[in-house]
Amino acid sequence: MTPALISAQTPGNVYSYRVEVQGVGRKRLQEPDGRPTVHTVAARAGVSIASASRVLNGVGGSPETVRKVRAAAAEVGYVPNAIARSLQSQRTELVALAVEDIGNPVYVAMMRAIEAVVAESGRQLLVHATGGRIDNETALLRRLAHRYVDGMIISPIRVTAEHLTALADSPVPVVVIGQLAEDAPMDNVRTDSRLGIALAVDHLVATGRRRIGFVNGPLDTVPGAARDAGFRAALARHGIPLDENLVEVGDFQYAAGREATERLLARAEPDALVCANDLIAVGALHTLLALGRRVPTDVALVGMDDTELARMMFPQLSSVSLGSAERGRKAAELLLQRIDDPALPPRRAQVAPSLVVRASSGTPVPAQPIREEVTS
Amino acid sequence: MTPALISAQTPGNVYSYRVEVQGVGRKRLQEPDGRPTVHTVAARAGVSIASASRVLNGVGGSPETVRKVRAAAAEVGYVPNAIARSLQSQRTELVALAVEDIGNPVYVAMMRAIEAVVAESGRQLLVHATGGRIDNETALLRRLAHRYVDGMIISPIRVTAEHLTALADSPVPVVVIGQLAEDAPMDNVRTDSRLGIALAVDHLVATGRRRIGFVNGPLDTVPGAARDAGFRAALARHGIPLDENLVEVGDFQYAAGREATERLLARAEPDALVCANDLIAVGALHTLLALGRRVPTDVALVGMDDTELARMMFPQLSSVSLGSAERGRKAAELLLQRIDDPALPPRRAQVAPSLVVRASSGTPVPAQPIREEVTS
DNA sequence: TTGTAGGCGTTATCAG
DNA sequence: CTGATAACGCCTACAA
Repeated sequence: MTPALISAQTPGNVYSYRVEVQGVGRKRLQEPDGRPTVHTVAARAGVSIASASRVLNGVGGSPETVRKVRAAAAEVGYVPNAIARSLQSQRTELVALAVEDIGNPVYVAMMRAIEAVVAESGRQLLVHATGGRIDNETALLRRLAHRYVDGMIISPIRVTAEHLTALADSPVPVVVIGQLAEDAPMDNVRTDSRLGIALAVDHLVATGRRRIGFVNGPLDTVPGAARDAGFRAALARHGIPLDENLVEVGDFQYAAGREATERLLARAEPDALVCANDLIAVGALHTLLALGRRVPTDVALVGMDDTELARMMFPQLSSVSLGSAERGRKAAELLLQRIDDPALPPRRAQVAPSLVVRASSGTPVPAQPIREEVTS
Repeated sequence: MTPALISAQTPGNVYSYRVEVQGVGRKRLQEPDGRPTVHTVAARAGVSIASASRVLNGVGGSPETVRKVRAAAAEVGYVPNAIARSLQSQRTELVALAVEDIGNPVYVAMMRAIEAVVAESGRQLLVHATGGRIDNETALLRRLAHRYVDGMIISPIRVTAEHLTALADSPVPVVVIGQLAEDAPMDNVRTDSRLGIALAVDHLVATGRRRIGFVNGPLDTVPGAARDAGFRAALARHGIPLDENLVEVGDFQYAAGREATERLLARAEPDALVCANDLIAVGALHTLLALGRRVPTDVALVGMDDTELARMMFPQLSSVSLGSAERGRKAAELLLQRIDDPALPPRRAQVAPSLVVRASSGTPVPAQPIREEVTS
């Protein structure tokens, strides 16, 4: 542990001091007490660490040197230490993703898309679940100052002043997925869930539904507020008066969707239900079926996010796609670009929503040949 | 970029060389070109970096020194660099988890449990999705040599010789979740899915089912093989002859479960179906309902893993719990212990399966009051 | 091409 | 308690 660097000038094998200190020529070379380093390789090849490093990185080196170093590296099983490399390069090749709920399939889809882009660039993805708690998210943002990652993608469902300041003085690039103020000077990927809800309402109205209910998430979240506004605006546009009995709020989870729908059905009789996300929609479906409603015959159902879950249900759920994979991909690209060039101006990407119609709001066919289902 | 360390001996402020080099007294202190370091803080406080470091780490320092350093650190907004710290401490405070499919809720549950333990210890979790591909997994294992994480938890569904050797010469601790050879000298957390399948079969037999089908995952996977063996053994134990027409194989995904069930129903008429995991079970449920079978009246259904998904379905699915959260928690504990003490002998933890009976194999009540459902 | 000599930011050791 | 200094493992001017 105290490899005094005496004998660095020792004639003979000039670079052998490490080996000398270790006291054993061959054996210890494999495991001084840890793993072989550039020094180990250099000593073994009989060259300087500079030469060893160069060869290992594929820059320069005479054929002979290259041969010797490669051989030595192979013999001792040299693997570069990522930490040391990071200290030198000032980057960890790690990118973080912070989402509210890692169990929500919409984030799984987003994560997969991000992972693909990130891995493609040779980096790795670090995933954080924030539980949607502000303190958690800002703490995460602040931790970026430690520089343990090269950048972060965050998808907050609430955006506070704290977020903004933490975002502003982050030493590493951050891309936000979600609605941000128009003038926020940061990379941002967004969609328009307000429009998404409109798509759902339009479809239901077009297929003859009039008593359209809405099961939303918390109104004090960005998506919750947008979807509420979207729902009200869409009904108004169709000249359908809003019955507050047909609107319920919970959080963005399955259980909440189930319970909220239960409350709603206790006081009103909708002929259609729009849900603020698929988790809620699945909960709603459960309640509807449990209470003996036929879907879509009695009640048509439309979810949002178009997750795998929507296709797994019976009947399969119609759902508004907010392009989660696309948003993830785009966010990852923006982030990588900014990591490569921090001087870039703030950019903004927008992904348009689209409606995917499936059995839950389509032709009422309770039991049908599987082929129909598969291709639906 | 070439902060020649002249003036280190300059009289006056001895530790000011960095500041000197930066050329500006105050302004640049906040951002030499990156962030403030211990040097910045030390210079500003007028003490040595050693003292600064000590105070920053809460070890030693006279009240006066502590005050000055704290003040300086606060003024410049000092945050320790995680990478440099890692190089020194030889640990990253990062732990990796490698699972096949991050979209499978069973892994989400496992991940959450692991995350809780890992976060509790002040570390962070890095998640890898392997897609179950061997090359992918061994590459991951080999990458551990870079020491970018302090340890890894891996849950392979296939275990090859490559895995074993990669596992054996990993320089950092690895805990395997899954079945390993009895004598494999490594930390291992397992369950007994063979017994789990037996639980399911016993239950179905006890409730009067006789034509019990089985939809499994690939037989060349460890869990696939175990579950197949378990199914056959259980039937035999009950003296029920096995009808191969009642056995189907796909992979461990929803779509495969759906298709496999379709094939099975095309040639046989089971009165119960055991599925090798919940994803398959959900697919099976879809096919059953689509083909007009009533669940559980016509066909009882039992899944495995007891994921959130099972509770989301209508009817809710009975499922064999393999204690995924528990296994995750246990694995994380074993890993952290080993990181703290690499000399520990290999340990093995076992989590027992249990059956959770729900509507899909219970009393046939297609539509019932929601309350019943909620508490089921 | 090759080797010398830092330096990345921290912590730890060892004299004063 | 404090400061000088050596690591941690790697990369890279710069000089030879």
